[in-house]
Amino acid sequence: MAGWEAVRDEVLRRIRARVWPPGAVIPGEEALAVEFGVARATVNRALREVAESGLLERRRKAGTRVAVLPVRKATLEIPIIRQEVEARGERYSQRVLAERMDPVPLAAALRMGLAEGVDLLFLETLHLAGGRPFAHEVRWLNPAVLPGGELPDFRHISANEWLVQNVAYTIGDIAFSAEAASPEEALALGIRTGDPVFVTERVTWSGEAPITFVRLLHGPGYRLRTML
Amino acid sequence: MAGWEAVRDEVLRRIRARVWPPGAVIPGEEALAVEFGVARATVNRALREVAESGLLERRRKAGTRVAVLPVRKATLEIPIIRQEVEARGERYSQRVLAERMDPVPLAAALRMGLAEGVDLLFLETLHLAGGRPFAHEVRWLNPAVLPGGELPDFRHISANEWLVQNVAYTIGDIAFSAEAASPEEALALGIRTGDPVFVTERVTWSGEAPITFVRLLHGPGYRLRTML
DNA sequence: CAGGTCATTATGTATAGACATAATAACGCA
DNA sequence: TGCGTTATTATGTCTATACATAATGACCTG
Repeated sequence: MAGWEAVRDEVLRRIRARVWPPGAVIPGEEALAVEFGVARATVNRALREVAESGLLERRRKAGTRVAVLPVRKATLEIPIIRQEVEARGERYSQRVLAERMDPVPLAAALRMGLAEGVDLLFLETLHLAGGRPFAHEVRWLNPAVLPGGELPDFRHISANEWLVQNVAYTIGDIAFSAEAASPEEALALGIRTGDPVFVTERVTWSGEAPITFVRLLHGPGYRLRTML
Repeated sequence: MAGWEAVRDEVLRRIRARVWPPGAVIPGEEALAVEFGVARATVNRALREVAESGLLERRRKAGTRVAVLPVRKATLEIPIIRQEVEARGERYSQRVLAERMDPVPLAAALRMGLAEGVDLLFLETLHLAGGRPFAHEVRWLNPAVLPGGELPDFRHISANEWLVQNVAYTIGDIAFSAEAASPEEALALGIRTGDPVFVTERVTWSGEAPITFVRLLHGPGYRLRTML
């Protein structure tokens, strides 16, 4: 046995085979290091990875135990829409439907932690894949946090892509839901009013300042996929 | 500066402040170790974490560069439904609507990589929060991979919870989508036919063998939340 | 100049040893 | 018995050093 990946695999095997049943305390790092013939740091690396996936719980002094009700963790990759479309082998394009400074409505203000009525840049965009509607985007953008105060021409670069390249935000939160399309949304996406749409809402922050709130709608047939 | 977290934070700051602009190659681990006054292993740990979040790209010999179009990664935590309900402060209960051996239909067979018509255990369950419908679950379970061939009474423990405790599966994939509720689904969830439902479909495997395919429906108002 | 070979280089990983930290368990005192 | 203090212990992290590995780029050859 050599390498932390081999140690990790053996640990996973023992958990799956119930050699170490749920709730049981497993041997300490030192003991495992001796058993596997590796250094403690190697065992540590392996156990840390498994713990991050949720299958082990580690606490100082208490030791490492197999999780009783492991909370499974999946990693979602959130690509830029252009990349998502091009990965399907379709041509990406976009149409800016609206672009203006506007007092932020209550719902968006709450999510961004701003006062209602503050003036933000409002952007409404339709993303197309091979000329057909792919997603409808509504976005409020906080101009206060923009570098240099310069804004690009959003008809040539999508807001998302520009932000990702120009404002390296680090935190945010996302929520997904299913809703019925409003008449305006249905019209933009070329579907019927009331059709189910997949909604992604995202708020991103740069440090303390909110950057943007996006509401992204995907029409019927859209699937968000990930691996466990 | 001491500790890999401090190094990581400083690296993030430099990326955000564009000291290291997108696409730029950053100094090597050795140089950073000298600059920060830590060992190379500490820098390595910090850079590895940042790279995992998608903001840096590392390649042997080529060095480490700031990602031009970082693919943002979010971690989804997938709890057991009972925990999800109880975390909202509501009482969890469930009703088993159907439980029988049944030839697997084509759609489910394809996802599980099985031949159509193989006999699987079919389970239909309604999950309730405070007595009100919370989610509707349809599941095919492969009896071949069950430990000892013993099955529990699914009226007392949910299939998900039992599986998590008794079959430590390690891989699978998940897809989310928005669909219109069928008449049967609407009836079970107490909503109207055609109302948008949030659909989670999950396939899990234990090594090579498929364990289960679940289709989980949440009615209007459900939000799946995560952090960036 | 094309194509294959090899040296170079930055990251990837392993190791032994050390100290830090948090949490438990043992202890002692009122 | 109950409670605060202390010792113990397993994990968490850091260091210095070494070797492995992959990928680049230079070199050599036909």
